[in-house]
Amino acid sequence: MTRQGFAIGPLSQQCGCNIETIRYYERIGLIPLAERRGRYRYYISEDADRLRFIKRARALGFAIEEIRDLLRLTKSGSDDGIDACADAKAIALSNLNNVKARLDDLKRMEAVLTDAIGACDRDIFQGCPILATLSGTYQTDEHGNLP
Amino acid sequence: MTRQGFAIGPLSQQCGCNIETIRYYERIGLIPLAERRGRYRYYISEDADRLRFIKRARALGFAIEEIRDLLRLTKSGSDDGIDACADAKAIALSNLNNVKARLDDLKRMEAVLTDAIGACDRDIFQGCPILATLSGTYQTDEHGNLP
DNA sequence: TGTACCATCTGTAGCCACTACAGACTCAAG
DNA sequence: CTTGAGTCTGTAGTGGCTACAGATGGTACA
Repeated sequence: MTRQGFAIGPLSQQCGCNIETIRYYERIGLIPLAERRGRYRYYISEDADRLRFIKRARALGFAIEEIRDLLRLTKSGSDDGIDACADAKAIALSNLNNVKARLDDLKRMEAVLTDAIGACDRDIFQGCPILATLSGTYQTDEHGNLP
Repeated sequence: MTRQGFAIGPLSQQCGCNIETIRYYERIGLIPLAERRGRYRYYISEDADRLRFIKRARALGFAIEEIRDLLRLTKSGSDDGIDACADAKAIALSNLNNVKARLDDLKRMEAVLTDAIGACDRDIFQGCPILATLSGTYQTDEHGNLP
């Protein structure tokens, strides 16, 4: 009769995190030190839950330190429910702003690239519109900066 | 009478790159080894041009290795103009695809975050919609995955 | 019981594109 | 001659993993 719990391989399957990543999360203290039997780590389903939480948070762009804070909030007592939600919201808003800023950057990049490649196709420009864009002789303001 | 050329500080001002970044670019061979007088590096305006090229390319999301290739293309003879343009276009397209993929990711993140924060404001959900989203009990498919 | 084989272990180094020092040196102005 | 700003080299750190090498551990089958 096997004792309950599963090794890191099955855990990795369950939560969709790389084995190396799980060990990395343990090393930086994002997940608690796993129970050991001999040298091997053993886990229970709550560990998989926690890692799925982390994985979803990473997929939404939260930084590790933000996730650390969010995880703490999930463990605060029910009395602190409203505070925890307010804190979670603040972290989420900060991340959303970050995501929006990155979106704006990428949209600008996309526009300039699409334009340059389009000019390439339409053969509008003397010489290469892409190299011209990068050289600042095309699609740049009076200081040679991109939009 | 001072010899022509300027030191790394003025170069940094002219091209908008950090001094440490310029030295880093030299170290990795993205820009040629600067002429030295004693220990100091000295530059001419073409060096500033090259760095501005690099800066604009970085701002458009090109990777260092792509920029290395693009820089080579700007130096190919006029015979190779059409080839160079085709090569530049291929590099730009690959980068554009990369940018678009990152855009898609970020748009998805933005949508989920905005939704969760909105639910928070509208107090629709029992408990915290943000923590629920991350726990997979809200806004996830039957496997607990985010959209 | 042996053995083959996979899983897991630790520890370290690499990735990208910088950025941030420490501590030494250089140079020009006053 | 001093002062202060500029520059130098070399190394280490950032974030979030990922990829090894080489050593153990556990298990299935002969």
